[in-house]
Amino acid sequence: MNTDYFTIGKLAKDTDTKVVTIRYYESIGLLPAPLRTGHNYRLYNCDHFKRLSFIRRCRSLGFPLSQIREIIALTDQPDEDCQKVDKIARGHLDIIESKIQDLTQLASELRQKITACQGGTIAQCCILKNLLKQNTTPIKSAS
Amino acid sequence: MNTDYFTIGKLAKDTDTKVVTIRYYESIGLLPAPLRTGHNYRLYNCDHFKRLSFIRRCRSLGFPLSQIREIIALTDQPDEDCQKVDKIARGHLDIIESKIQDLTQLASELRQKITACQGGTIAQCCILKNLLKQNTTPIKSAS
DNA sequence: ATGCAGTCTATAGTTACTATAGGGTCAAGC
DNA sequence: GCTTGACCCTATAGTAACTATAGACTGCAT
Ligand SMILES: [Zn+2]
Ligand SMILES: [Zn+2]
Ligand SMILES: [Zn+2]
Ligand SMILES: [Zn+2]
Repeated sequence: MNTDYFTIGKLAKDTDTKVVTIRYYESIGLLPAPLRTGHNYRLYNCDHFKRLSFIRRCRSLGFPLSQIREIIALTDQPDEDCQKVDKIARGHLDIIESKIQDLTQLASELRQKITACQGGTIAQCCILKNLLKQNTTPIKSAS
Repeated sequence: MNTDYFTIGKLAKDTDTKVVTIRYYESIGLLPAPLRTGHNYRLYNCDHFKRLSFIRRCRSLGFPLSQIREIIALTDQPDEDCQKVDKIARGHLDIIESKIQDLTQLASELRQKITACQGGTIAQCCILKNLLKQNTTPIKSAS
């Protein structure tokens, strides 16, 4: 219903996106190029706003641009089975979950090292000692 | 005690690092340039091995190279207070922990969207609908 | 008329690597 | 002596998703 046009600055504000990022999305073909004014200013409409909002919402959920691109392409086939969309989402969730596991592991290792250190000189620092202690000699290869 | 020299391939194997990565570390000044053979092959010694092992261990804990560089620089001042080291480690832990929080939040949002979808066409897909539903019109600015 | 915010293009920088091209070297087997 | 394959060398470009900078133009308010 809204047929108004607006500049890149307004679009940026309304979608909480930097101006340069919007131009970047256009340059990689993720956001369609808008009309231009007589003085070459970009003029966006509501569809651009919707598209960019969608992109940003996906990005805020951590989807990479490549997958966002795929999802957008899928919306051009509205009668297809939505399993493809769901699969992308589930795959992404798997990645997030395994990242959480990795980071949790890291955090506990690091926390352990940190709490071990009660201060002193750098030469005595338990964190450094701990980081340095293993594998101090290369394996002599049999060959 | 070990005064042997070895090639980049052996160093790579023993530290589980790719050859190109070792050269990269040298190029950015993180790993000292080793001696060369008459035919320009890099010849590493035990110190290189220790240094690279340390770098890789820090990397595997998620420390960025910039911080690893700082930590290494600090080891040149063994009589300083180790608080600087500890601070870097604690700052890094904070970042990891906040990443875990963010990702946990993301995962739960995404899980919610995914479980909402019971299949159907793409036009009906609950995940997409959910991703599209908010903010479908730009805010009319007062100005 | 002047100033400042907004817009334009093009290019380079960021992080931590990875990949490729195009070449030289070394050791083993025939 | 020659080939084959694994290893080494440099230099350059590509990756993800932007961010920063330079140099120039526009639009609007005072
Ligand atoms: Zn300490
Ligand atoms: Zn300590
Ligand atoms: Zn679905
Ligand atoms: Zn659905």
